Amino acid sequence: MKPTLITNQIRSLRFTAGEMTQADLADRIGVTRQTVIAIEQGRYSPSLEIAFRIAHVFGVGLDDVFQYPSSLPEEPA
Amino acid sequence: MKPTLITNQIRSLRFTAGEMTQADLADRIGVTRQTVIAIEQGRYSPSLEIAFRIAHVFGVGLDDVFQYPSSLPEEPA
DNA sequence: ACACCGAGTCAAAGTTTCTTTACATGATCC
DNA sequence: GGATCATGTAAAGAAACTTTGACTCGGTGT
Repeated sequence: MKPTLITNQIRSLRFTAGEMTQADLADRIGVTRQTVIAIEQGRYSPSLEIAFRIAHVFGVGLDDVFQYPSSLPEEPA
Repeated sequence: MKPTLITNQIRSLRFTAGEMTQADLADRIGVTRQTVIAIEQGRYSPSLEIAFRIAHVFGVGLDDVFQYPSSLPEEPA
């Protein structure tokens, strides 16, 4: 798997959003617990669709959940 | 293939951003022309990583490029 | 001690996304 | 008419993402 460069605030958001467990979140966005764990730990970046569902659950924008390292070569050769 | 629910403004952005061709865009974000065509036509939603690169090329936020249908059941049973 | 819950790991199978190659169309230019 | 460019289609294969199931660990409660 490609190590992802994208970081996320899912863990923080889960706690600030009322002690939501990983299983809870997984359920709400319609994926498995494994997927939440992997994404939360940055093992890989989710599909855009799942990214949107996550942001939707927390009621924030995509950019509030995920961050792309600002200045990066378009495609590291 | 899963028909994607996410819409995007790539085509408009390409034109407002100075007559950029699909091949140009593909090159800048480091994917093939086919990928740009498929995403632009909504045949599938890109990975978060590619979504970020696209937004980055146009110098806008993710939400300016992609839109998720606002009120949708979290997971259509 | 035993059972439960939240979190994490691993591996295999399944689905979606991306690449590569090849060909088709309409527009434009020579 | 022939050449070129932008866009589009299709199919096979590779890579990435997601699921399933089994297992471990620390903390809490009975």
